[in-house]
Amino acid sequence: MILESYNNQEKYLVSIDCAIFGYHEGELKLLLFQREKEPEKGKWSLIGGWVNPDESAEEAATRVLQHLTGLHDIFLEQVSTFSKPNRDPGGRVISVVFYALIVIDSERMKLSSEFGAEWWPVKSLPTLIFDHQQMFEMSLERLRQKANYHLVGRELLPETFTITQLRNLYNSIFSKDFDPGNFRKKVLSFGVLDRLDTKDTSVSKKGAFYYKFNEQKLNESEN
Amino acid sequence: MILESYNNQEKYLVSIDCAIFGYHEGELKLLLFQREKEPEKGKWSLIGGWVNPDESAEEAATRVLQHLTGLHDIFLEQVSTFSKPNRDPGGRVISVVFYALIVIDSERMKLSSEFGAEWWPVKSLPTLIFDHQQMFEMSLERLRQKANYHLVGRELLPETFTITQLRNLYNSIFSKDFDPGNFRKKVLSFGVLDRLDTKDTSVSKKGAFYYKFNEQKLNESEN
DNA sequence: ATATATAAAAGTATGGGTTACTTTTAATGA
DNA sequence: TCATTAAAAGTAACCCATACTTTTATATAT
Repeated sequence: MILESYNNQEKYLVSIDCAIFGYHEGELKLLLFQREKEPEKGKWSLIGGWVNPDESAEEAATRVLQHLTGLHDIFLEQVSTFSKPNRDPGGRVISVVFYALIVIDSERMKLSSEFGAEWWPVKSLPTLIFDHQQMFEMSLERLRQKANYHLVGRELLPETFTITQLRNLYNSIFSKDFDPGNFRKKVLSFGVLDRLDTKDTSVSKKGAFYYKFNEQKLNESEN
Repeated sequence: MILESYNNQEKYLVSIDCAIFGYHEGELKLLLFQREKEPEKGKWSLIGGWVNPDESAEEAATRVLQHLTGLHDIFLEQVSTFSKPNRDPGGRVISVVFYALIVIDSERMKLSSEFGAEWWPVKSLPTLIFDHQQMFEMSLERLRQKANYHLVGRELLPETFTITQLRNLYNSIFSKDFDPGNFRKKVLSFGVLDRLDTKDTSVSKKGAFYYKFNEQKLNESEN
């Protein structure tokens, strides 16, 4: 910024909103809050928070997520900034939107509900406040772009998983059914999965090998 | 945002910065300002401006661009928001970054220089202030992504152009040499170019047909 | 013990699209 | 008329996604 002076300029509230995706019971889910006060009391919203004076928007999002989930090192990516003057009836608020990917386990379920948050299947979300529906849609689009070029399983699945579980995750992200054989070939061609010696026999009588991400190969392939 | 009250929250200055790309003399160029006051007086920066109370960041960027170029309907896309607490030594400023594509003609050259702006080849930029180098790099990356899926010639070339000119534009965007035959095939397969009856004979003795974008087919293919 | 059922896992065939390269064409001017 | 130039068209090889088929391993039923 260079044209005019820093004084005499209006300042605005700056917040972050976060589309938190998780994978649970074979479905892609989104973590939502029910709003406890007016305006729009009772309606659902993405998880949000203010940007404090000593932190960037990324740091604010990380702080809010840690507080809510207890997790460190959450995968987080900036999506877009929403800044229409009247997007929030409570005042002029400019919101930087992120999406995050979370492995949902029982601990996570408990913590979320303590805060009054609930996991909703992305296929059947409730009505969201303000421009949060658009925020969600842009976030899902970004997640799909990400999943096209990188395996997103590590962020959404337990440490070990079968190719079929990974495929089901992708099915729910893209709302379509990938061909089992082709998906396996494609996924293994990334060269970042290690096959374990153990099998999951709960679904098939033959049993499906468990896999896990090889962190080293993952890092090499990132860039 | 839902957790805490709107009061008692710190507010911040919000600006936009814009990486304005143009194409001139066979080179991809970036429009830069020389800073006229401290801090960092004399150094170069992207084009920026404040977000006013009655406008969104997109509207602010559009206003700044119109003022600088005299053009309406400039192609503009949000890149990212930069929000580190100390990114601007003059105060806490959160900046929403955009990139824009401009056809450079003599009128545009004149207007820019009236404002003290200069077109720099992206291959040899001067040192930029603050985090503007990173803003530029992210913007160029976005432009490349865009150019992969859409022909960006209409925003950067004169109304009529040869395939070779379009290829040279792409060469300079991606810093590599595309194969002439393959580039032609690929570009025409988009089905959005109309061949004119006139030829450019200044380069080749055979002469290269001029083309122009077919707006209707362009709109159909956008989504 | 043998057969059956199941889904994983491996294999195959096709077509589209990219890439590297070659040939032809049109116009100029020596 | 012929050599020159770059546009324009053509060709062959290869990669990769897709649709589909076959084989394999093993728990369960007979």
